[in-house]
Order: sequence, then C-alpha cells, then structure tokens
Amino acid sequence: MSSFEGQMAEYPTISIDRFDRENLKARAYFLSHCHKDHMKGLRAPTLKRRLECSLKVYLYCSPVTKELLLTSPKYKFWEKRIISIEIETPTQISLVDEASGEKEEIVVTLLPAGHCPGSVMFLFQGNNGTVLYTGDFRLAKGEAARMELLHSGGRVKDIQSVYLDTTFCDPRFYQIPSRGECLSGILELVRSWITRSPYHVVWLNCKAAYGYEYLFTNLSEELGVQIHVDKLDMFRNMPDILHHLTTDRSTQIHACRHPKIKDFLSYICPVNAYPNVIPLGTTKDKVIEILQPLCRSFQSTEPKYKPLGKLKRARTIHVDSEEEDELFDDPLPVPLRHKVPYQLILHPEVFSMTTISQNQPEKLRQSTGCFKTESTQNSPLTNFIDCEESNSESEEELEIPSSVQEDLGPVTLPQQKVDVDVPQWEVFFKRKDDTTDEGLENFPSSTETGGSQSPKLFSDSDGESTHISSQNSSQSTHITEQGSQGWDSQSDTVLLSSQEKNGGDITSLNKGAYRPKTKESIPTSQMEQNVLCPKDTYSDLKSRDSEITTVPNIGEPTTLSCGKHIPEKNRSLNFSTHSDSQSSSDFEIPSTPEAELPKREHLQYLYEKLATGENIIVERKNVHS
DNA sequence: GCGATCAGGT
DNA sequence: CACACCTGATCGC
Repeated sequence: MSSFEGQMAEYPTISIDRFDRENLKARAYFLSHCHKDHMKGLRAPTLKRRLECSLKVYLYCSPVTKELLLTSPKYKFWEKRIISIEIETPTQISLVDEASGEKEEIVVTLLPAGHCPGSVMFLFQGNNGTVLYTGDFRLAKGEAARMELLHSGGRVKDIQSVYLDTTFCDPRFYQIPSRGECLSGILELVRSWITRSPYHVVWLNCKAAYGYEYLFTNLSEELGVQIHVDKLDMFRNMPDILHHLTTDRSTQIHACRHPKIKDFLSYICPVNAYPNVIPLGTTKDKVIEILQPLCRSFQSTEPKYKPLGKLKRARTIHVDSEEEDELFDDPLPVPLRHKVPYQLILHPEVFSMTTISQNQPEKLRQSTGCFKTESTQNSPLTNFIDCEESNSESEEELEIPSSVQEDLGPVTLPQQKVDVDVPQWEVFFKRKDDTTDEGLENFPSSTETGGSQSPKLFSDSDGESTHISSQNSSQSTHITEQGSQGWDSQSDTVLLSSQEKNGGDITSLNKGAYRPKTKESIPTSQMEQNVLCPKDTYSDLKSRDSEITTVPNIGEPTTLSCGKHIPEKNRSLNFSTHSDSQSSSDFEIPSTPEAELPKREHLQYLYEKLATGENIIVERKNVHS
C-alpha cells in the first residue's frame, strides 16, 4: 500500500494518485495507473463537487488509464476532465490557482512503468527542479537506461527528488525473476497441464484488476487458447489484449472471478447438511455448528443470514454423486456437464498452485478449498479459491443472477455441448481481421464477435490508429511489449536483437515485435498441430506426462512466485535465469553472487511437483501445524 | 442510504 | 511479508 500522501515537496499544488484530504485543493491531478490503492478519493462526492466548481482542474494520465478508468460508470463524471498524455511526450501544463489567478508552468513526461496496462511514471520539470514519481513500477534491468527522456546530453537528468515505489526495497529481493522468466515457467506448466486432455483446465487466480494482461496475452498466444474472463469491455479499444480474452467458458484457461463458494450452502439451502470430512484441528460438532445456521432446519428459528466464512475452512465435503446434478441444478438451459475438468489453479501473483484431478466437475466447482482428497475412489467435493479478476467496479451491473453465473463457474468446460468433449480447435484459427468492438458492451466472447482464439500478434495492430493498442499499455515492459510499448523503433531494435541472439524459448514474444506479419506466416496446420498434438510438438512434455500420473494428491498448495511477489519458498527455488536457459538476455537480472542457478530440467521438475500438488521439500516454510 | 473507516480475509 | 483487492461491521452525515 502506497504511503504517499499525494503531494510532492517541490510541486505541492499538484496531486498524484491521491484525491482526498489536502489533495482536494490541487490544481491538477495525476493518476499513474488504475489500481484502487492509487485512486483513493477519486470518485468521492467531495472531489466531484470540487470538479463542478473548479472548471480548470483536470486529471492527467495515460490514454490506456483513461480508457480503463472510464469503463467504470463510477468514474464517468471525470469524462470531460481527463486529459490523456501520450507516453514519452513532454507536455506543458499550466497550474492555475483559480482564486488568485496565480499560475505555474510545469512539464510532465509519462514514462512506461510496466506495472499494469497504462501504468506510468511521471517526470515533472519546472522551476523547482526535476522530480520523478514512479508510482508502482516494474522495469527490467536496463530499461531505465533506455528511456531517453530520463536523460539529457547523454547522461541521466539531474533529478531533485524521486518518489519511489519501494515495495521490494529489501535485500531479500535482490533477485527478482523477470516477467519473461515467470511467463515461461507458467507457460510450460499450463501447457503441460492443458495438453493432457481437453478436460484439463487451468484457473488463474488473479487478485488485482489489471496487471495480468501480459500473462493472458502470452499464454493465449503461445497456447492458442483464449483466456476466459468475466468481462472484457474495458479492453474494447485494445485489440491486442482483447483478442486473447473471451467470455466463453468453454476454454481451458480461466481467469474469471470465482464464486465465493460461502454462497453455496446458502444458495441451495438444504434442510440439513452433514459434514463428511472434519478438517484438522476441529471437531464434527464444531463443523455442524457452522453448517447448521445455513440449513432450513435451523433458519426457521434463527434470523436469516449468517456469514459462512468459517465454512471455507472446511476444505473438503463429500457428496453422494447421485445427488450432484440435483444440487447443482443449472438454471440456464445448458446441457448437462458430465466431463470433468482436471483443474490446475495458478495464482499468478502469489503463484500458489493446486492441482485438482477430478471426475466430477460439479463437485470440483462447489467444494471449499483444495485440501486433501479422500483415499477412496469417491470424488470429494473440492473447492476453489477466489478469483479476482478485472474491474470489479461494474460488477454489480451484471444482471445475471450471480448465483447462476457463478454456478456455471469457470470449470464448466464442456458445457456447450454435452457430447462435444473436445474443444473445437478449428474456431481458434479462423480469425477475422476486423477489430471492431461492437457488441462488446454486452460482454460476448471475442470469438462470438468475430475474433477468434487464434492468437493475434501484437504487431498486427501496428499502424492501426482507431484504437488504443497495448503499445501504450505499460504492462508491456518486456518481450513482446518492447514492440508494443510504443517506444521508438530504435529501442525495439536494440532490445530485440539481444533477444534474437539468445534465441530463447519465448519465440512468439519476439516475433510479435519483430515480424509484424508472422502470424500469417505460421501455417495454420502447424499451429493446430501444436495444439492438437502437443506431445509431438513438445516431446519434453511427454516425459513429464509420464511422471505425473493419474489422480494426483491434492496437498498443501505450494507457493511459487511470479511477478513481483517473491515468497521465501520461491527464492529458495532460485527462480533465476540459467545462463543457457530460455530466458533472453533482455530479462537479465542481477544474480545473487552465491546463488545457484537452477537447470531447466530442475525447474521443470519443480513445476511438475507444484502442478501435481506434491510437496517439494526445498525449504520448509512452516505452514500451520 | 451513502460514505468512510476499520478489521479481517484471500 | 506485501499487494490489490473484497466483505462485513460500525459510525457519522
């Protein structure tokens, strides 16, 4: 959480990422990115009133941030008062005091921050010196050095103050895996899972709104599978992202919001509930105590609602399989779901993963927590972990009853046709080029709107000017994003050539920026083959497959880190770049001198363990007893 | 009824 | 441990 109060000593008349208290008097506002903790007060009535009175007050942000912000009706009142500034374009702003007429000039330059789409750092230049406000940022080594506007005369500008995101300002975070490294790890893990069968699905447990688009687009592009999200209207003008997303649940990769399964019991409201599994450290009586208030037998004498929070701790519930379809009766006219998603849950942020191999999807969808399965053949009811996805703001506008929506859940893979067990891959490859977004307001899948699951390379949109491309989206800090950053072509060339040299695994990431027409140059048949016959294509996976056998144990979720979060365990896994590994030199990170660099095979082994839920004893993190 | 704030949760 | 949220309770307007 940012402790920044909104004002900088040098330029106290402007406010950045804070819109409350003292900031209500600001002459100009700046928003670095669209995360809630940087938007405090932004939609408060006090500020709204201020806007109505002070007609010269504006909010400055990147075009992508503006787009994302205005997607939410709650910020619509800002519409006429937001001025978007292009990345790396020094822009002069007059700071006028409306009461006295006093005026101050300031030049602001937006620098890509690599934190989430649209995220920027602000470089201010004025009479009180040059200051840099970083907001939340995630730049790879060397990226700052490549920012021309941070320099003048061949050297870095004389910066008076820097207001810095110090989240990882700690020696423990000496070595942070690059985005590229995280991506390749996740990518291979997801690939190894979903290529096992059409019923193996992955659920990405994304906590924040925005910031995972990099992962989505790259997974989608590499795997030829669109990512299922709840909403995508915020990306309607960002086809580079949009084309990799879908609201169609029949995909193998999900990043949708997950039902808060506390809803489950109160939704079905049975007469009685009998716990079949008693979680460690509690007793049957205690579980019953928790369950009872949610049953009709109890409610008749008791006031209505009792939060089910504690139910979440009951990790496993067993339900007779005969009853499941009754229990989870689907209010929507969709065919019965008989097939089973084998589920891999990834937490891209914390990246704690739990695999679930099950035979009954409904059970999977409804249980509470991924704990331990019973040793019998009976399928336990295994639960999910909440999935926060994009813009929560407009969620309440979704008129589909949440219980309906949620009950369909992210795991209802084969719901479209009862006997169509195999995803229709061909739809992934017939792609229209139109990038119009008509109808998106109704949140159809992009497949439905004529997009396809076929990966669209970022560079496809090069030159198109009718939309905001993710060129501006600073989520794109590395790899593809080099091309999509909207950085000048020189930087692209430099960066990409270094990648080329390295010839990493993340090939498509390079081609996106480097060869605009690559998509067309890939024979469709070949791409299909990659998807349909993954084992041929990824022979290394074959061996892995043999290692991960049948129904894996669902153990303690293992934590592995990706992105900015680096828990102990992860660091102990030494997630760093191997010198001959797949990482490109552009993702270079400082190595911890005494650190051992893991071999790729070793990493892969670890991924497998993680995917199957087996414990890896690398460094024992004391979980609860 | 709305918001701000806090506590607690993932 | 931090992030980026979310939910629920309480209080003030």
